[in-house]
Amino acid sequence: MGISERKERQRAELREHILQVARDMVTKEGFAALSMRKLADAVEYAPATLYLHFENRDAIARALVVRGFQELLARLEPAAAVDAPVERLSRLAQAYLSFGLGHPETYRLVFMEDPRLSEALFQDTHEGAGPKSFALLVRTFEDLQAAGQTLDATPPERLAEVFWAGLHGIISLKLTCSGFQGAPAEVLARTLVATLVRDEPKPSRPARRSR
Amino acid sequence: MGISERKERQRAELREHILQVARDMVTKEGFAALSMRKLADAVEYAPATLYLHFENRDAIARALVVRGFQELLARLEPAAAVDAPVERLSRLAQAYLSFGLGHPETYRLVFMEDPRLSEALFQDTHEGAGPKSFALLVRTFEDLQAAGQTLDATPPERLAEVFWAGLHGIISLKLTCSGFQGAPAEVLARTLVATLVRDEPKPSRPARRSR
DNA sequence: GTCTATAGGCTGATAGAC
DNA sequence: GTCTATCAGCCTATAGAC
Repeated sequence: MGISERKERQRAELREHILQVARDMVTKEGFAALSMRKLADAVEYAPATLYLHFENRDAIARALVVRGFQELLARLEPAAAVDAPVERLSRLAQAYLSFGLGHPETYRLVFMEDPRLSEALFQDTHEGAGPKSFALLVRTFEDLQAAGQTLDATPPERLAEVFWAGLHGIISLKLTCSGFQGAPAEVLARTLVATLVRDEPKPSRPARRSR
Repeated sequence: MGISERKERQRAELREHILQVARDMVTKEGFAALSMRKLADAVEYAPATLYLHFENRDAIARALVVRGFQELLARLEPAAAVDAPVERLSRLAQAYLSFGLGHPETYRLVFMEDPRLSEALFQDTHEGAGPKSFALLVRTFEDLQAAGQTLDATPPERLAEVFWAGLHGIISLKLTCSGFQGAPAEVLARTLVATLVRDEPKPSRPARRSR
């Protein structure tokens, strides 16, 4: 009795297809230019059909935000696997930057558009892509501190947040304030890393691992 | 023959009034909610009248952006007058932050909305509020370097840009990613300042001033 | 200078036929 | 499940009367 399964599969496939096309439209023209009518045209269905698969336009936006963030996380993970914490930090910065500058409209949608959209990303305190990504950063600063290679008096969570804000600031200024011609984003990111890394004298014994 | 002068004055006053009301609407509901019709209603003129004073909606947006930035500059200037460069940096950070968090919708409009809007701010290489504000930051890092209190090997322009990006990142994450509950903006800004300030060994003689 | 009236579009969403 | 047809509203901008 696989009929209902097939139906459900087809339904899921259509939903997926709609999201794919929506994603393409957003990356090309930005989220503001995504309308239900144009989307319906592009997937070759009637506008009303979209409402059978998504409650409304916002639901589509939310789904896109979640995927966007998952993609970002996927880029961060290889960088986070690097052993040496300083190198790891710099690889994380590069990965974050290349995502933001490489998918400007997705980045805008996820981080610069509507507070209500990004809210969902940080709700599940442990499972969501948001906390997961942030944990990668925190962990890196814990390791840096254990090695005496960053500010010792500051909680790693806070250093991670400043790092994140710095990267976000670099990207979003490039995306929005293009009139201001500063140094290339990569150069700024290198400087950001340099400001966060430094030798802090440690109690005589070799650097401990805090975990 | 002051008649034409009076007319021009009245014209300027109306233009001013329109901008004031537009500003209020933006601070209350955001720029997206500012429409020519609603604005016309609010100033008690017909929609068509607005077009006698502004070419179109974008022209109003541009005027608001310029004013917003001037207001920001006005807040930075007292902070920039502080003598001790470390204290000055921290005051600049506070001033920038209080502007951004105190006028979220204005900040959004100026720095997070449309690249074309902020473009104008950085065109006049020397006169505009954009370059003027940035110069305050650069100057501060020059003084810090002269005193051996920041990274010596990095051009002050780049440090200033990283500082700016850091503040912008802190504010814009608070404005858009409110779901992520991190440390308060003021705390993050203090950490940002701490990462940028450090003692760099200087050639034996007392700290020089580079100007 | 200011108005009325309107052109000419766009939008999200839904009722009801098939 | 998908369609057609449409509601009900928004928008920027302009022509032409006064």
